[in-house]
Amino acid sequence: MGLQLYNSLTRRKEEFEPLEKGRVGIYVCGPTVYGHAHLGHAKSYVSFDVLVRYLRYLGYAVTYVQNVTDVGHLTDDADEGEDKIAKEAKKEKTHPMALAEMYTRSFFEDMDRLNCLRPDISPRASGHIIEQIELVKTLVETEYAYEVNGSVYFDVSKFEEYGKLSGRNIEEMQAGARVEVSPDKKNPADFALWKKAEPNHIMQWPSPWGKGYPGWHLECSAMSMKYLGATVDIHGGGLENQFPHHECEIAQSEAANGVQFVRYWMHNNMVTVDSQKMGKSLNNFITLKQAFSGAHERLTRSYEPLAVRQLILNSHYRSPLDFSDAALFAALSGYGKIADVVKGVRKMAPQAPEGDIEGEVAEQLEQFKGRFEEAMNDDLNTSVALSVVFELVRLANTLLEDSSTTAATLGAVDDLFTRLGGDVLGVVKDEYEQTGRAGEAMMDKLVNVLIDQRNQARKDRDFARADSLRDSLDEVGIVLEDTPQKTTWRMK
RNA sequence: GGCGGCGUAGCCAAGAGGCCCAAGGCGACGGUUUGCAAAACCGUUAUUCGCCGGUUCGAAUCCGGCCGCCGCCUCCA
Repeated sequence: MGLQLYNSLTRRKEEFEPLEKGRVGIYVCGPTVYGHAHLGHAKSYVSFDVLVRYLRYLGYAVTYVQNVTDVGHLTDDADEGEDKIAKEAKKEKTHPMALAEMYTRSFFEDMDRLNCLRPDISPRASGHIIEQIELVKTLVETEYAYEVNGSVYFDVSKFEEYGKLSGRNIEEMQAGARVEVSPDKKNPADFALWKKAEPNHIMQWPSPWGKGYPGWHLECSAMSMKYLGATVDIHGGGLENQFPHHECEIAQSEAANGVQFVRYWMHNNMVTVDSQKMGKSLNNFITLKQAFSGAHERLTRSYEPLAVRQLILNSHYRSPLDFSDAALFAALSGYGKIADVVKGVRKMAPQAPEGDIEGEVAEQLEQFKGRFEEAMNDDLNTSVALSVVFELVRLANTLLEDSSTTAATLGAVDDLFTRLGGDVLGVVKDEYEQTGRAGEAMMDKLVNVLIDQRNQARKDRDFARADSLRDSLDEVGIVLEDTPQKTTWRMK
């Protein structure tokens, strides 16, 4: 059985088949860059990163598009709604584009540290105003949209399938509407495609309806069509965007093109903190920079970025992740265990005895690979996939303790770690920096001076002195590990 | 009010009718190893899956009720 993905549109797992054999187009809703990325962003983008990586592992040629929203995302849909970027820029006393640029860089920096592959295309909403205006023009011409006072709204009543993704209908929503409805709208559910800009609004462009700026939902449709065509294989995003954002995308795209917009809709679940949704507007979020540095009251220490990745992959993308320092700490330990054994395998392989790969080991590796793929094929069950990696860890550690293990065997183990743990899950690095920088080389030398002294003391059976040296190193966070051959050290 | 989801060991988390007296990780405990540690390996750590009923030869998994929690319906990954 091939890859099965849960399609939010049909509410069940479906065999994945791209429109064009061997090629996959993916569009994922990117961040609105008005603040540093937080754990919620991490869950979303790590999840879709693994999807992209796995599709490539399966041999698909993937085009991965993830937008950057730098204009048009309003604080709410009412008339007083402010542009989020413009609002934050005013607060930080900077130009909206400067603010967007700064947080865009910050975002990529954090994603790089999480080992998320860069999207093939990262289109900015502000760079696609023309395409967005064209799309609005089409919708006005076909009477799916109407202009009022310099703003253009999508007429939801004209699009019969509105609500098919989120399973709601217009009548129900009217009953539950909490937002004050703009008097310009024909129907409360209508949404803005183009908004008229007040003279003091910095971000504005000329259009057939006067000066204004695009509505938030519009950019994803315009850019998805531009780079991936009228129909895209997969569109991903956070569960909270299912309605209204994705529903609106479907309406405007399918109204304009007359063909299905997205074949597989994928939504990742949310990150909660103390069972409360973590969100920018709730101000209870932990940014990735805080997680990496430990600068947050809920964190007891700084965390290796890939420990965050490991924590995310430990659960399913469609399950909520309730964040805690304890859970992240556990993920860090597990991540470290994998890293340690991979380092060990790579170090030992060149000096291991020559010879063929052991048949029994080869068989086991093949079996791990099969179970890993089976788990990933089941709607990306990374939790089970990771458990297979941990079984590989145990096997590798056992092989390392056996001095007769051949170089070929260790090579095959390394290869599987690299492919499954590295290429697909992204928690195994291609290279682990040991003594790259000058400071680290110096450090290594200094620690080794002390290690030599301690080993001399041990040889002299002066264990008091040996232990005292070890304790001193322990105080500065350096742990020693003795093996029959030599003593190694690592940071706690 | 409408729509949707969740509740599995001390913690995180898979499993969705029999392979389950329930994977994997963290932690804890015991053992092997070690001068002692650390690391690693081996073993133990849920006869039971929120509670109560039902369907079934058989249920953590299906159905009903109850309790608790969460999300969406307004911006959020």
